[in-house]
Amino acid sequence: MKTDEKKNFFENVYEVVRLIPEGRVTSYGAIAAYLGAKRSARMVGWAMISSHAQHGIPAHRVINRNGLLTGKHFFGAPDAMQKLLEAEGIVVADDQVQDFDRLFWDPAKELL
DNA sequence: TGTGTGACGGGCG
DNA sequence: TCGCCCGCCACAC
Repeated sequence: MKTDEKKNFFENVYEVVRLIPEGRVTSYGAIAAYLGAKRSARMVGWAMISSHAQHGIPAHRVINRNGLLTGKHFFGAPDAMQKLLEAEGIVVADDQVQDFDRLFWDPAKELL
């Protein structure tokens, strides 16, 4: 990708998230693992917060490995994230993505 | 400069 | 099977 990928961990996260197909979702750990820092899944979530100000970053497609919309609160509205997902055909119930394993998009495999 | 926290994940009891 | 603890890195106080 970039020659300075190690220097910009967050920017790397943005790039991967940006590549997530519409109607698909992934987990923080999957992105972190793809970046070679599976232990630092938290940092991915942190990058998401920063990406909040960025446009073109479908942060709503990035959720935890439970398939739970843990960061919905950061979208301004409690149902904004869910609405965005439903708009892409993703079924969400009780802040939880249905068929998460089926909609799961692994960058390490799909983006390989 | 040091301590604590955080949109997580995996391991252990 | 459920619950608790540790790790990892960046940022705020």
